Amino acid sequence: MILDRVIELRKRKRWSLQFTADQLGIAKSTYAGYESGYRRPSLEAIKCIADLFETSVDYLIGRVDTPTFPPEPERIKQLELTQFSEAELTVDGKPLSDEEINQFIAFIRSKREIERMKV
Amino acid sequence: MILDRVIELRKRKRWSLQFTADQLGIAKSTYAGYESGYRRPSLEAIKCIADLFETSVDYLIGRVDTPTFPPEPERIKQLELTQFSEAELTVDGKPLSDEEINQFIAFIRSKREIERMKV
DNA sequence: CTTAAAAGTTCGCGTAAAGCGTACACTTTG
DNA sequence: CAAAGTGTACGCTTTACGCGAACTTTTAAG
Repeated sequence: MILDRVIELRKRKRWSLQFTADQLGIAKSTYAGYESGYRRPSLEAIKCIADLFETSVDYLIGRVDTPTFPPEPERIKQLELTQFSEAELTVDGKPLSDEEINQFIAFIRSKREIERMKV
Repeated sequence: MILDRVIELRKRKRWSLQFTADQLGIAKSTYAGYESGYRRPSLEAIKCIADLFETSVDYLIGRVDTPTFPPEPERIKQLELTQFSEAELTVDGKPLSDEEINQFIAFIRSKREIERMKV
């Protein structure tokens, strides 16, 4: 967890350690331990913290740099088939099953494998 | 952590527990414990898992419903394969050629045709 | 079918560390 | 000046993480 970020979020709200800990339902010393880096929050705890401060867990641990939550939309340029997104693929308007997509992925992979062997 | 989501992500990549655990640098039983719900990953561990599966921690713990990372690209509800250029399709990060997509479309079409004949 | 290897499941043990209460220094408010 | 509030530090207890090992199930090869 990025200590500076949690501290920043709390100070912005002008909350004391005690008050924050009460909100989270944990002991003051426990929460203080998080901010000092003396202890690390459990998965459950950090989820509560993110909820409380209305930010993302990914922000708290430094995987993204924007504290906004829910995350800002972005423009998409490419779609990775092996990552199941919510985008539904269709052919002639009819949706493809996961099975079909997986078959296609397998097909492409072996195709590339064979291509690799040739060289 | 949402067990179904982690399991789904791993199966998508067709990885075994052992292989996945190796990638993460932990024991097979440890990772298996996560998926079965017997153990909960530490903050550090779930971060590694999110990195490995290229998704967000918030998705893994159910705070958002879109697995894509960086977070929440604009949602595409449907992508019609016969109309190119809406987005570039990739498998394992490598883009697919138009020819490959066309082959796939042809494959799906004949598959459906055969299905239709049966009935 | 037989059988060996790989994949997946479960569990006891040792121990790292989470969480708590408490104690202390310092600041603020009445 | 007390009295209450804030932040920091630490010992103790208990939780539960991570591991290896034993085991069952599935897959693949002969």
